Amino acid sequence: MAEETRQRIVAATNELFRRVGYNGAGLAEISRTSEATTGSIYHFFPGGKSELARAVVTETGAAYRELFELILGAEERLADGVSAFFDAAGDVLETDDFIDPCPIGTVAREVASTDDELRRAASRVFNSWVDALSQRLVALGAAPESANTTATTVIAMIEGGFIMARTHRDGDVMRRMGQTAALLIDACQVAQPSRSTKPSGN
Amino acid sequence: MAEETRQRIVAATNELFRRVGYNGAGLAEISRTSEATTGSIYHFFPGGKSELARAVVTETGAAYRELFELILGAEERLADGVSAFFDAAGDVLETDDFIDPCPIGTVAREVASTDDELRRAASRVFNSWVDALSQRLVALGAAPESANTTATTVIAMIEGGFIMARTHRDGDVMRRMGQTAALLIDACQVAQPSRSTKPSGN
DNA sequence: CCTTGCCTAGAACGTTCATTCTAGTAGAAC
DNA sequence: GTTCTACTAGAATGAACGTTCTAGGCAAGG
Repeated sequence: MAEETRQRIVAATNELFRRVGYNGAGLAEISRTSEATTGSIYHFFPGGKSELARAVVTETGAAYRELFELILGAEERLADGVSAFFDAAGDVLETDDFIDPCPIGTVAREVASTDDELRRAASRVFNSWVDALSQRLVALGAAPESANTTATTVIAMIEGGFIMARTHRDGDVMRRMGQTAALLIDACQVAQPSRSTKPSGN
Repeated sequence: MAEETRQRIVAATNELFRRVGYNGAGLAEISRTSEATTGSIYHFFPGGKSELARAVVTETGAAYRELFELILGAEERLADGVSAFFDAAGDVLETDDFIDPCPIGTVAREVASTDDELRRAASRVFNSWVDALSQRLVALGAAPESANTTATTVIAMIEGGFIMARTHRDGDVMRRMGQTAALLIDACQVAQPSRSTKPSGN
């Protein structure tokens, strides 16, 4: 019951961050939408708003990584998996009236200069995403540095795509970028076909 | 003299947005750093903070487009120009202690759900950037739709790159992504070599 | 000298902000 | 039944928010 309250707080904060960002989200509204009092919020997050935000970033980051892996794993070709992720993101944007799909990029950009702990939490999350994709590329024969650069680029495309699709109110932006991302994934594998660890056919 | 005051207000707001975003920037601090009183701010921007933000977005957007064109035009190959822009961005990040180089992406993402006029101003700016790059690609023989998609991707990479470089406090993120972007530029030209409007050699 | 316009000055207003604090409830342990 | 711990409740606080408002300066036109 208590743990469920904590989750309600995190979930409400997540959605509010996605809508109006870190500074736009007030604790009063978090309290209202999560149906938890100020006392409860400060009980679970004694560090206040900053600690609550860190929880949102870390937990949402882990959930996103799982979702990412799930979608990537559903397709035979990695490029198709990446493309499918962009397509799904485009759908989510349209379904949710172009609310930001991801609180992390918004929060990170807003507070990177003012809240170092929060900045580092976001940094770890981004790294975990890059690793997830990078490892798959390496497993398919890409050179580690090249795989890391490509993976970083694709994650940046996702975050940048969220901004642009949300600003234009157009989900197709994500879908079109998915095609380009797929191209990059294929190019990265082809570039260094030498030492493949797994003979994954293809 | 009056016009200069207006510019001071816009410049101070720009920098504050880059540091702490739209909601993090208070009018009191804008007043202080720009050395303009509340009265002056509301004289030039009767619509208040929202109108001031629109001016920042529009004017910074135009300045960025000019800078973009300038750097692109300085190199013989378009791909090198794009790569040079990413390199320059990495340098600026490091020089400015990883303050956000661009207020527009931050503001757009923050207020897209709550301030439609501001959202549209940002949308126009992004389109102008995409057009600038897209037109150059088309002039080099790329198909219009393909050029637009590639240009959109590159702009998204820039915005996404700002988030990641700022979050990781690492300018190399931008520089490495510049290599990938150059690859996309070349691929876009090669993909549709059919109807070239200008016989630009290559 | 007086007026008319643009611009500056900054106090005042009501709201909302994050945080703190005291009081109280619920359930398990013994 | 009592005590202890975990959690909830919400009023109180002082600072900061965006905006409004009245008053004054200052240069150009008559």
